[in-house]
Amino acid sequence: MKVAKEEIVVAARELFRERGYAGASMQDLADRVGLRKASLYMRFPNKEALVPEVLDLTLRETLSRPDMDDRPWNVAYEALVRAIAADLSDRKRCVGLHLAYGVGDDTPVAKEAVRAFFQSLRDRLGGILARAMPRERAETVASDALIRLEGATLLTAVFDDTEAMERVVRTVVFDAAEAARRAMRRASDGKPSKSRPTA
Amino acid sequence: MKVAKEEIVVAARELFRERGYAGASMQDLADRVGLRKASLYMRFPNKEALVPEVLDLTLRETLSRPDMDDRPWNVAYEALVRAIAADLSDRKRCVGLHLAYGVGDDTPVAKEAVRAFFQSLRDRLGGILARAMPRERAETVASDALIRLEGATLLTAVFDDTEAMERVVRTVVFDAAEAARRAMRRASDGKPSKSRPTA
DNA sequence: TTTACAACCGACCGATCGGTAGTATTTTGG
DNA sequence: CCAAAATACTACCGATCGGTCGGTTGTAAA
Repeated sequence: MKVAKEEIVVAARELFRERGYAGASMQDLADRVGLRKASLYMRFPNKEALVPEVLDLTLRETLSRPDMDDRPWNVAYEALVRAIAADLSDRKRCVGLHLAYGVGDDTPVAKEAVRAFFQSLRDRLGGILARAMPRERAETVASDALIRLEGATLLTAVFDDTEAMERVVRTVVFDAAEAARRAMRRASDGKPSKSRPTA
Repeated sequence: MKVAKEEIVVAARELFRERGYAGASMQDLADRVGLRKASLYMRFPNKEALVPEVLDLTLRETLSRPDMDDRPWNVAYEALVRAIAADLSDRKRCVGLHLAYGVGDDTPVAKEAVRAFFQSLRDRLGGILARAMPRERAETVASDALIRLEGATLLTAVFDDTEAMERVVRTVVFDAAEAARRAMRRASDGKPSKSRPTA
């Protein structure tokens, strides 16, 4: 009869994604995993404690696939971007974004977990990009990628526009390649280029 | 003693922006406008009815400033983009996005209002762009702009990263100009360019 | 000054919220 | 096979949810 902890976390993730933090109730969660509400409090001290678990699991799933550290940076980057995008497209929404908007100062643990989640995502993207461009540039390019991936979920959620996410993936990958090209050029000769504004 | 309807709508907007649809309570709203909960139901039949009012007001505020229809397209476009971005930066979050994520099939009126809200925003952006490029291209460029503007609110909400929004404004305006340039070039000679992927 | 009406309010409704206490049931180790 | 420990249960708590009802108050026309 024992229900695995991860099973509860997965169900909680769906619930948070669909209804947000405030909109998701422990009763709903209990119903989804086939337990009584009280039983949930054996594994989790309270509702807020679900948030770090949900985001940790998501981060693990997103980042822990084949390392790709030996592959060229652009291959690794595109793979990661596509992995994130595929998940967002499948589920139509982003748990992290929904929680980012939904948790406030009254739930500090959850808030910090959200911050850490997106920090990790951005760091991972930036870390790959840093192989091909200066650190600072890598971070802004990574931020921009995150912005567009998350922003695209708005169109999938509101308009069911799945093409938007595909377009974002292509342009994000393209922009990274172009930033790398510019960084290389600048490294060889001292002439800075003026094409796209980046800062 | 009469409290203006718009005053309530403005307060409701703040509440929805901060806490989302599910997280905002009629009691909180009543407290903010200095009324009792029961009095709110004189102007609004129920909580859901607040959503269209909130979004309509926001749309009016965003779109009804100086027409700019006589100005060059790029001036009008940049003005609108900056207006949207300024509002998002000020308030740190987007009501529309929070509601887009927060309303479900159980609140169909609210859901439709959200759809209409973003449709209007996208149409307005696309309408300006259509002066300088083919309709279809204008729509994807407008969608991309919306994606980035909304996505940037994630970074402002989570990291207090205000630079991200500025960066988005610059690149969005730049990309529109480049798309217009490409459209003009293609109109003069039949050679398509291969630079940025757009579809 | 009376009348009439809109605005407002206190009190209440059933339902649900997150969370707890105590008990029954299942699993597990010896 | 039996006891201890883990797990899940029933029943309940006070608070709050969206929403309603009938009465009170303020205001402005007659």
